[in-house]
Amino acid sequence: MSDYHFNSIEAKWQKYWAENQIFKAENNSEKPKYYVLDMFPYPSGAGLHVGHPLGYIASDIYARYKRHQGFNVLHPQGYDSFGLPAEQYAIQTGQHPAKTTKENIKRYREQLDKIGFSFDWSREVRTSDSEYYKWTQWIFIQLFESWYCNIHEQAFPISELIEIFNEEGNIGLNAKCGNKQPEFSADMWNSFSEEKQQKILLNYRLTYLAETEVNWCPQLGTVLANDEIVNGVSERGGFPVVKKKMTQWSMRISVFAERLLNGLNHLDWSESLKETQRNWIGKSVGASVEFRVVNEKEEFKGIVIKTFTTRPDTIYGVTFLTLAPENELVDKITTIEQRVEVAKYITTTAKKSERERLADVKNITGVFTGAYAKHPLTKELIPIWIGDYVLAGYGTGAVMAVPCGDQRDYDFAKHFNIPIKNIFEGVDISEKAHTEKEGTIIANSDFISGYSYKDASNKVIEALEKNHRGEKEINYRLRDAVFSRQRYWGEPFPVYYKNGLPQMIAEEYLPIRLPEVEKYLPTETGEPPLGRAINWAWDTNTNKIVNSKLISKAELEGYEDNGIYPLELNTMPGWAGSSWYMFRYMDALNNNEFASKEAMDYWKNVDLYIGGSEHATGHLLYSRFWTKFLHDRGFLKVDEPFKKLINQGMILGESAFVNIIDLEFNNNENPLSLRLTYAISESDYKKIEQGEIEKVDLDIFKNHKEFKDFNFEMLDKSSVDKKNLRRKHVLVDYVDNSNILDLVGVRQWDPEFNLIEFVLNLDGNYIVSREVEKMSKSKYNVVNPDDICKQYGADTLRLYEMFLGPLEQAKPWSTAGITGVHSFLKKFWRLYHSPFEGGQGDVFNITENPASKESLKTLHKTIKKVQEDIENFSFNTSVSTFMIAVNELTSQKCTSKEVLEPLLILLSPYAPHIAEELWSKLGHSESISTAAFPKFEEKYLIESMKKYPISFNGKMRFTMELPLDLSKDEIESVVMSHKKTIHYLEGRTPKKVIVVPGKIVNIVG
RNA sequence: GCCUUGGUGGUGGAAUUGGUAGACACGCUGGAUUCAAAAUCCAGUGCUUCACGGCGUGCGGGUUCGAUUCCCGCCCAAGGUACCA
Repeated sequence: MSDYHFNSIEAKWQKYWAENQIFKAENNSEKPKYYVLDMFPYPSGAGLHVGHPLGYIASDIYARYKRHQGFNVLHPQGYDSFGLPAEQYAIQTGQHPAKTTKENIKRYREQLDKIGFSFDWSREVRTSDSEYYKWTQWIFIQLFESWYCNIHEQAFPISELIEIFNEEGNIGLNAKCGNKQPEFSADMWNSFSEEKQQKILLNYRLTYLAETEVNWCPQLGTVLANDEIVNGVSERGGFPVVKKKMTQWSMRISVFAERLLNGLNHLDWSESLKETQRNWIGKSVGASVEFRVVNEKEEFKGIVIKTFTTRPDTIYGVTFLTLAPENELVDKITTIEQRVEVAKYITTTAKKSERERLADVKNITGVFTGAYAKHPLTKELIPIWIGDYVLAGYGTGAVMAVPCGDQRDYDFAKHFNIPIKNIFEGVDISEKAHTEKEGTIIANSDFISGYSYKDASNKVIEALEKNHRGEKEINYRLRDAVFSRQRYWGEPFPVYYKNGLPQMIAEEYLPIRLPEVEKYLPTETGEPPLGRAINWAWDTNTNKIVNSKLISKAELEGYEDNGIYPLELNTMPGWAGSSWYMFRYMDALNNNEFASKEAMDYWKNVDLYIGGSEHATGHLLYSRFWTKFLHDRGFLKVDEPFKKLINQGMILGESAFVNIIDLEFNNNENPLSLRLTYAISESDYKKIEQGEIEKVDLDIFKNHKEFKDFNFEMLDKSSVDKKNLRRKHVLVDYVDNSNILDLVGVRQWDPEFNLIEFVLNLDGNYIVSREVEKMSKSKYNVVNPDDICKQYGADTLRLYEMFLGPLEQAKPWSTAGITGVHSFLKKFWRLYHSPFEGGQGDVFNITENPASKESLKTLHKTIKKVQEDIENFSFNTSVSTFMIAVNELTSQKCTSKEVLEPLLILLSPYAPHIAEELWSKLGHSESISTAAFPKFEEKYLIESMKKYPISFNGKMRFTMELPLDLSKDEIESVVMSHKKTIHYLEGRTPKKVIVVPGKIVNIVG
């Protein structure tokens, strides 16, 4: 007896693969390499749902396919195991995050193992493991010890910058830094105190400590990066975020902006993802333009307002300047008469939160400063205004307002009655600004009149540069990334503070391990959780972590410096560990380096990366940044981490709802008042919702004992109203494939259902409503892959997830459809246990008989299609192809090894367990994963006949089977003489007959 | 607003350079088998019409012998982004 017992087959092969380390990748191999990577998961307490493995299944199919193609495949997996949820849980329960993380990982691993992935687990990484974060700390130190040279567009060691300072000072230096540094000579540099030198260097380092305006989330008690904020609230938890000035570590990612932008051109990523990154980097090319502020006598006051514009061609249209309320020049230029009003305006805008200001876009507010500046070209006086439509954080926080060419400037000018000057030829600006660049001709603009946008811009920049009133400038939206988090469960910084200045701990003393704390909350004085650690000080004498009480009090009088200093209390953000993990997999057990040169030279970078698009502006940008940095410093040969990237679409859940109406019955005659809750059908629910019925079917209630003495005529109409309706989620486990609710189960699950009277249909069932939503625990629509594996098997799960639709598309999960692929696998099994050719049925039956022509054709058609599909990541269509193949081979009664053996290899990336099992039954002792992919041969597909579609005016009417070697004319004469042709022509003479040999015949007329 | 991706039966989705629209499944209908159910198998299933036929890939045009596919103009949905000067 040999049915398809998937549970035992799958357990058997999973054990075999693990015990024999079948998927262990070698760092030395004659074979070409291929690196397939999944975005590693955060091991949450909820475990995996069927949406999570989608990308893993796709990458696994590809990895297995590449092995069949003869590649040495690296396909690792690990865990992004630092993060907020474990810490929040720790705060609530007091459990150490390391403990819950470990438990969650164990559960994840069990779930992953059941799906039959070909991961090389010997290379597993965990970002929260100190042997891993040792190297995260090490990379941080390298960033601290580097600066960025603009001339070479490359990061260099800071020691080289110090040498330059020693010899030349910073005069003429073209380095990327924070605020523009005052110039100093070599002599001056050498005369500076050590402290002053360090402070100057901080402005050049690629990670630096600075007081910056950060996004502070009070509820989470931490700062957040821009990409961790969604619609003005925190991504995790949805809490409000406010701006706050704090001293924080930052990453100077902005210096890499241009390279991050250009690098995209060579990557095989989706256009939408590249576009998202381009928008996030936000390059604008334009010019800086300086306006000199003058006094009443029109004399230069020594104050320059620098503006940034992308439209230098509109410079003759400037009729005012606008400063952001936060601009520090505001105070310096405001006239005595305007001071009160300006102060009032600044106070009101400061009160508004970021969100309110954004929400209030339509309200135009502003105030005149009383001051004027001279136009750099016309020397006209330009009034200076303040307006909150100008943002302090972008460009210079000041704009040259050209109302005729910018809608915001236009609206502002209209609102405050500021003149609008038209500088465009033949354009009406009485209604709105003219913002179109292309095809616009400049007018009323002195030497640029008559020129196009492009030519005029270049001429203006030239003129400005000559007068030293401006220059060509490029601005990026991308800001430096805040790197400090006021949290416990993250990487500690390898940093201590001496006299308030940060010092790096030498590489040999890494890792700096996370200290124990008794609570995971901030301290009473508002310090981060690490402030609670008893031992959190660095002893520079012994190079060990010691008790915080020993910290040097040298700054106090009467104390000597004992060499013991406080350690950094912040930890690194979640993206620190995930920014370089793809390289760690190459040599995961290396204790001496983050990965050996040999390993990195061999594996280079990730050939195929699969993961969610939610990481477009976070992880995918940061890891590109770190890769470019490590490349510059000579630690990596490659300068992009991921060559090809695919975003798998989200699998949505099908939530189940009970439609509920809460009824209140009041009866004046009878002091009976009832509140009852009914679960009604979806159609009744919709009717009531749309006001189509005013009363629900009263018979339902009449049968109910509570209504024995009730006068239904008195039922208040208003009690059957939209407002009485609500929908309640039910756990999808209590709903079957026909949407019938398990009433007993659901009443046990949630006692509220005991108080609800269910209105049943004619079959005596309650049918739930379905709606597609994001799969989540709170929506009770989570489908667990373990349950699917248990009921149908991992091979079915794998096939079904692929069969659902195109990989990159979002699609709803419906367990109902899974029977289709499951019965395919059963048919597939039966094909190898057929009663044909002397088989017993139920007994393995493969013959050495030569295959029929049809069977060979089926096989080679399948090889061709499946190979193309895998290479195009069109996995859903190859599942269909397998189904067609099995249907055909079954009806052909095929038992030939010649056909059925290669078919196993084709299926094995998709359904590896069943393929291994049948492969071993064929007598192979090696795993099927070592077998070569079957070779497609065209000769089996060559046909001599073609079923031609015969169409009339483009409409197909009938088909005709004709030999393929017929000429155009022969086809035409055969078709024209066919009796059906004569019938469809109804006596008309065709104007034209189109014959495309091998394709189609179309008769026109 | 801007950018990106989409829009095909009751449902998920096929259709590689313009050439038989709806492959493959799910669901549904009918039948076989079964004491019965499950499982399995067979037939049918875009809409409309008794039928001949007509209509059909978001909408309106265009190119073409022929358009889901190419071009122009709209509509809708999802995702990204936004007083970014």
